[in-house]
Amino acid sequence: MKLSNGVEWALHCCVSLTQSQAPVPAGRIAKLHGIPSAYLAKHLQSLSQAGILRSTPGPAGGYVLTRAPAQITVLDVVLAIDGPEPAFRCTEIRRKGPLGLGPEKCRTPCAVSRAMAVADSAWRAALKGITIADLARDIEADSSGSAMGPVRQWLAATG
Amino acid sequence: MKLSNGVEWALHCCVSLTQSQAPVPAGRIAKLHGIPSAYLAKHLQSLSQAGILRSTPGPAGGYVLTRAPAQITVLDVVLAIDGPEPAFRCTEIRRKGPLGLGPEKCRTPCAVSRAMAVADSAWRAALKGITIADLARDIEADSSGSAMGPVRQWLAATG
DNA sequence: GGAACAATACTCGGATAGGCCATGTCCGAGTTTACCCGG
DNA sequence: CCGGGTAAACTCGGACATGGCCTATCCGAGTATTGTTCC
Repeated sequence: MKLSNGVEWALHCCVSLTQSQAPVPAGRIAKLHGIPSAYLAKHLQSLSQAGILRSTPGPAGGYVLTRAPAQITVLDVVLAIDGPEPAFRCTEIRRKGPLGLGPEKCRTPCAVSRAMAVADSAWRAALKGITIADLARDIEADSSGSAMGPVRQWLAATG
Repeated sequence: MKLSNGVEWALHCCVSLTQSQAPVPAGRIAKLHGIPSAYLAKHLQSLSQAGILRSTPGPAGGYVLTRAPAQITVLDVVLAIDGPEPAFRCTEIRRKGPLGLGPEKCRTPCAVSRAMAVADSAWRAALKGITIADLARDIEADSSGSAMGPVRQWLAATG
């Protein structure tokens, strides 16, 4: 199991976008993070489709957060990039083989599937309990309050 | 993010192996579950390397659980098949770009990495709280106590 | 009859191809801006 | 000087190659069995 690389990028981008009220182009935010701009655009597109970002075309266009950082959970971002499907998908092994159960016995998910679903729920609950605002605050605290300011200035600077 | 298909197979195989004290060949347990035998062998090999199963070569050989089902957690099986690495791997984005932090500022994991680690821990804790014995008991309960018996007989039957 | 030996059959184990999804990239559609021209 | 029109530049959006990992498979190394042969 490996999580898409774009998840990390998307989270950092959302944190950085909290520092700009004006739209930020994909190329600019990509350069800020030192990541390939064309590929990041693809992920920002996913965030836009998920309703996390709002895109404005044309000059002075770019991406903006659609709502307050405290209203965007990490889970929202992860699901937007990685897809809403759970990591584990039951292939109904119990119905196969010489001792396969009939469909009437398979109304409820099997025990294995339920166990994985419980773990998946715990994972999502943990991600849902953290917001972009929390991340921004933690990053600010890690740098003793000298991280977000330069980002805000860099995004506001023209060029 | 997609979990390897072999995880489901491995869990079902471990549950079935609780019903046999004698070694069960890979081909036989594969036929029981209606899955490709050659590919399952690869996963059983992983379980063997992880110390969950013990393999015995030669005629009347096969795989046996190394310890009591209550001592084998679902997490053990998942890690054996899927690998011990967490799903999220931090690429240290904060060190890149024009505002990249110096190495002296990156002694501790970044906030994004920590958030994902917390979720990963929750996921693993949930999986660690369920054992193969629990799964076997639940499957038995789902079928009103008529699932494990036939499996035991089918595995014991020759041919 | 018993024991040692050799051949056999069956098992696991690692090395080997193929398919699908994530990665990485590109160019076209749409929109705002700025400039230019006419009144 | 002001307003309208046009051209341009910049943006996003989706369509297009590429690589790596999961899937799937095979054959060789090793071992317990079994049959045979000799004492």
